[in-house]
Amino acid sequence: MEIQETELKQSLAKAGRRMTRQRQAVYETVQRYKNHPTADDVFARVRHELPDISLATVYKALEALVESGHLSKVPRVDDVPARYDHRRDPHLHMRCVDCGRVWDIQKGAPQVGPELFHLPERLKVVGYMAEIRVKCPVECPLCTRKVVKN
Amino acid sequence: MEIQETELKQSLAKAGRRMTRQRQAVYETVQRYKNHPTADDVFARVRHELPDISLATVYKALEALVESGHLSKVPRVDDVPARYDHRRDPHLHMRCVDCGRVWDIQKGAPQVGPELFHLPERLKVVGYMAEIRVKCPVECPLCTRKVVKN
DNA sequence: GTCTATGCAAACCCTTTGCAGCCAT
DNA sequence: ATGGCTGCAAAGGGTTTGCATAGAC
Repeated sequence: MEIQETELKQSLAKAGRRMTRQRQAVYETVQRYKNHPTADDVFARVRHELPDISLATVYKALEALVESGHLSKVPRVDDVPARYDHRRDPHLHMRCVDCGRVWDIQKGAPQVGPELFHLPERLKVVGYMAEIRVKCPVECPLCTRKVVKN
Repeated sequence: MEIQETELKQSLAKAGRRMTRQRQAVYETVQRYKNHPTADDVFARVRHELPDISLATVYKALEALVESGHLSKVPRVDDVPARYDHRRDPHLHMRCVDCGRVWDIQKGAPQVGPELFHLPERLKVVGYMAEIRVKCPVECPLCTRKVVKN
């Protein structure tokens, strides 16, 4: 569900931020990614279009786009880097413990959210995270290269 | 549910690892902690007993104890450090987004596990993680010192 | 006696930050 | 013209590693 450049610009403005060639390119790159890219993945790909862009700028652009609500972030867990997701609706992820890649969990998954739990009332629930740890099929070419442990 | 020193030694041996004063002390320190300590927390406390222990040794001891099944690890998420848990049964955690501390979710919480999801069959599920993000009560003295944002 | 564990410091990895100059508004 | 943004390089924070020595088995 790609968004018009104008709409992107406007909602960045609402957050006191500006639209730049770099942010536009970062946004489009994440949109085009089939899987959930890391900052490095985005950097590598966006460089074809903007050869002088720096990794720091990619990180800042991703942060701006998450903060203005255009992307969501799958946080870093241990040393597996954060990944970015063009979907904005709440959904869960599965992550390969070998190669670190992340996929959406298909529809059919139950809603799992904080409302399921009986928490002390003085605690304000602000969100939750959940992920299913999987192993890619053995044929997966990425995993055979990057296996961490088995 | 503290374990006898002998049992601890035996199951370390099974994993090809040895029992040392340092590992004994690290184990007991985590057991005595009310809350889920970070490696640094353990280091600070275990130093009273073994003043020459190093942080690297604490990390290695925690790893050995997790690997041999005596402790569980609540992984690092973004820049919030990993925490260690003397409980070994499956249960969920809530984590304060301001101070990073982790608590167990009381009984009464539903079982939320990978069996709830319809996953592609070729993927082997090896586990899952979930945590509820909360904010401590405003009176919490730790949070007022370490607030990250908001 | 063998082989793992320790302690120290340096390295690692992902990510953030400081800053001079640039550019969107 | 103002003030956020860029690119570079350097720092940051949690964690791991390399290595000589100590110590468990």
